Amino acid sequence: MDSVYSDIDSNSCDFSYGAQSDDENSGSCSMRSESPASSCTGKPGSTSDSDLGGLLHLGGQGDVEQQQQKKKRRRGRARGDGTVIVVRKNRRVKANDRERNRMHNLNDALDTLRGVLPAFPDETKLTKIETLRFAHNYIWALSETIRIADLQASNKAAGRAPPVNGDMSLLMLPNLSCITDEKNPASEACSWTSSSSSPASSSSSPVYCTSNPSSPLGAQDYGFMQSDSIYGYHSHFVPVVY
DNA sequence: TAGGCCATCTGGTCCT
DNA sequence: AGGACCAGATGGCCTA
Repeated sequence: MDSVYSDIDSNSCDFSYGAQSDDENSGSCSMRSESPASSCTGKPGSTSDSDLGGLLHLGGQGDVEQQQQKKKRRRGRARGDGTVIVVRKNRRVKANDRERNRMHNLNDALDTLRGVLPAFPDETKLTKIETLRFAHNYIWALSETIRIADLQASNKAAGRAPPVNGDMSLLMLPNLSCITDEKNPASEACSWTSSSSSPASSSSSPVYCTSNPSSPLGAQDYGFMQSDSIYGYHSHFVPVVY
């Protein structure tokens, strides 16, 4: 894209690259020093490495020379007008600010999502990816609960026998709570159990819900394992990592 | 100390 | 033209 803005951004990148005037370099550093995690203040000269690394990445292994020529051209355009540099710097600062706010909003949304997910006993904060995967499968588990409850209700209304062992048509009440797996108190080890006054079954062979093709599970994902009960009065959904 | 996670900066691209 | 979105790079912090 050849928009003016892109061109400006490219030049602002060059502020911290190689043989720049002191004004240009100080401009780049002042931008970065706004945050405590500033790479400029953290490691002198790291910005050059960053920019070069980015260009190497974008250009591929064989385009280093071409990228360097591109840099030279950009640097040549960047010289001359001090007011242009100030405008570029201001726009970059504004863009950084917007990006920071955007990421903060994203993190706020993730916190909200963590708030509606079942809490872990040890108050371990889920990472971003864990939160998303956990929410994904929590929704799936709740959907299964509703589906199964509806199925059982219809079976009961029709006077049919309860489903056989291993069938996914288990009654899993939506009133789920989180309990700790003593063997693994880490974040992966939270199991959800439905609270019910009905007696628990003594089934010992767990039924893995992931066998259901409708399960949204994928690689490196959280899943749910029904750890006991045939008819689910004490069905445990145990999050597991695959 | 290596690896994971995170925040931030940055340039490119798309959209309004 | 400028904002939103995205992905790569980087450095800091924490933990096993």
